[in-house]
Amino acid sequence: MVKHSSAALDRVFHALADPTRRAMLQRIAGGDCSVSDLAQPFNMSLAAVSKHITVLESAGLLRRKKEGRTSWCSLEPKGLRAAEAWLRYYEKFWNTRLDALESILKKSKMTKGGRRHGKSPTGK
Amino acid sequence: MVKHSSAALDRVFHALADPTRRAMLQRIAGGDCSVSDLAQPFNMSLAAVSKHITVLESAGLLRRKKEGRTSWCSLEPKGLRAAEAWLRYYEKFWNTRLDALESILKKSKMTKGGRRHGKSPTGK
DNA sequence: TTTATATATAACCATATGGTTAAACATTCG
DNA sequence: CGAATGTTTAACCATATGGTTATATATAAA
Repeated sequence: MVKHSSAALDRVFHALADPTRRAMLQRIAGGDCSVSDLAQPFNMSLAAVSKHITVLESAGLLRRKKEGRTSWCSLEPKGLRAAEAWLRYYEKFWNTRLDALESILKKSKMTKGGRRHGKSPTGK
Repeated sequence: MVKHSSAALDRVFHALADPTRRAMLQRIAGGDCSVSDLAQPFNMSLAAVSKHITVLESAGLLRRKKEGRTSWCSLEPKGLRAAEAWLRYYEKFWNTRLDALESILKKSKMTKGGRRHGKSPTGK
């Protein structure tokens, strides 16, 4: 059994659910940067940026390290790994269900069309 | 360039950020079920459950199909694929950055320790 | 045709979220 | 020291979220 810590996943997915935060991760993926570097592309106060960073940090997606008076942000893999693990785990079921669905659809189409081996009447 | 539709990802990650909704997906992964089936494990009104289902549905994670007076819920792969694509895309950067970070850390440890080839003083 | 069943919607409420501005820190520069 | 810089925290605000109960809708059963 794979253990998926609920609260941790809550934080990760919630952190990823915001376009600003995803853009920040994208930026930081290009290299570590300071808080003001991160803020630069956004039309928003530094205070707001700092809060977004806190969200990413507590989700385990970002690490903040103070150096002098500037904070350097870098990627932290823990959160992403958690999210990926969850998705991969469920993808298995998804695919199983998809296969089942597919065969059900195929059967229902044949039944609806009234013929077992014919091609699609509409071509659609 | 991979296109990641922002609003769609917002919806998917937001849908996944709630433990009740993730549990619902888990349940449905075991097989299609009605709304009351889905509601059964939760200590919450059917109205609340219905709203959660709507969230999952608009995120492209679940499909609802009315049959008589009962609604049948099944997994919809679209949303999950979107989330996975995003994560996989960024994992690449994550790993690159991780490699970079690792070598930086290695170097900084050597520098801090004051010797170029020595072993860690603390062992930690 | 009434009544029961299965869901959905409406109206409402407390709390969380994402933003603001102003003030507080801590560090570097003159 | 005093002032500038980079960031964080505090107080506040509008809106979103996740829940409730009550009502509406549609189908099935009696």
